[in-house]
Amino acid sequence: MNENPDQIPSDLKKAGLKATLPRIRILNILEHSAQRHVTAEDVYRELVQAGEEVGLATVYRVLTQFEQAGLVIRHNFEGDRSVFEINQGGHHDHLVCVECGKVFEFHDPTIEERQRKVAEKAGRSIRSTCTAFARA
Amino acid sequence: MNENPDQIPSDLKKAGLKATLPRIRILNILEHSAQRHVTAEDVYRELVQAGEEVGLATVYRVLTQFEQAGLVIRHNFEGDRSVFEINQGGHHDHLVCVECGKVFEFHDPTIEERQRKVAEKAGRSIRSTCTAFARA
DNA sequence: CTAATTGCAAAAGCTTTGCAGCGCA
DNA sequence: TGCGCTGCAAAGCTTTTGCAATTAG
Repeated sequence: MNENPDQIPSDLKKAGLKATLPRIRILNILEHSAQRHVTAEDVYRELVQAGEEVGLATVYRVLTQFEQAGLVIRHNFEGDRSVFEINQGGHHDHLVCVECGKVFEFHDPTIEERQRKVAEKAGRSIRSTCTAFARA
Repeated sequence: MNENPDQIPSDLKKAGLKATLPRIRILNILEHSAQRHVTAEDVYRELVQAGEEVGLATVYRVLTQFEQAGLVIRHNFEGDRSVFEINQGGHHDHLVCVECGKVFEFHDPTIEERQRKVAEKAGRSIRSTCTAFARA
C-alpha cells in the first residue's frame, strides 16, 4: 500500500520507467480503485471522466509495462479481456464466477504452500491463481 | 474415457445434440488428441489434415456447445486464446507457465477439498482451476 | 419433411503497432 | 537537447454472427 502520492514517481523510477503524467495517473487509479480488479477500459474510463487526455493505447502500453515491472498482475479470468490488479506482495487465490464474472479473493496458507511445492518441483514460482466456479 | 467410437453418437444425443459428422469428428479428436489441451485452431488443423470439410466457425460453435453440455472444459490460460480439454470427470488442477504456455496437471486432494469448501461458502461449485507460474 | 446444423464471409471485440509530435530528465 | 513516451488511427487476432444451403431424425 502506498498512501503518499508523492512516492509514486519514485516507484516508477525504481521500475525503470520515466515518471510521466499518464503513468502517475494510472498507478494512482490502480492504488485507489474501488474494485481491486480493473480492465484497461475501466482505467481509461476513469481517466477520461477525470478530464485527462489519455489514449486507450497508452493505457494498454502502461499496464503492460507495469506488469513487466512487477507493479501489477494481469489476469485472464474471463478470456475475452484482461483484468489488472495492483501487486501488493501478499499472495492470494481468486475465485471467479464463470457466469457473472464476479471475483472473490481468499487466502489459504495450506493451499498456497502445497501449490508452491508443486511449482518448485517444476523449478518455477507462482504468479497468480484462479479457480473458476459456477452455480451449476 | 471412451474406447468405442460407435458410442460417440449416443454421447452426443445424450447431450441433446444431433450426431452430425463435424461433431463426431471433433469429439473424436478431443478424445484421442496427443495433447490434452487444444485450441480451436488445433482441432481445425487436425480436421483439415484429415481431409475433412469443416469450417473454423463450426469448430468454435461445436466446442461451445460441448462446453455447455459439459463434455469439455474451456480454459483461458493464455488469455489470447482458449484451450479445450475433454471432461473425464476427475477433477484436477492446472499449472500454466506464463512464459512458454506449457501446461502441467496435478491432483491434490487437500487443495481440492479446501477449494471446494470456499466455493461452497459462496453457494457454487468448481469448474476448473489454474495456477500461473514462471521462472522468475 | 422440418428444424437443426454447417460454411463462408463479414463483423465484432480486445489488444497491439506504426509514426509523427510532445515531454521528461 | 535527446531519447523516451504519447495519441491517433490502423492493423492484428481470436471468436462470433448472418444467411443460404445442407443434413439428420
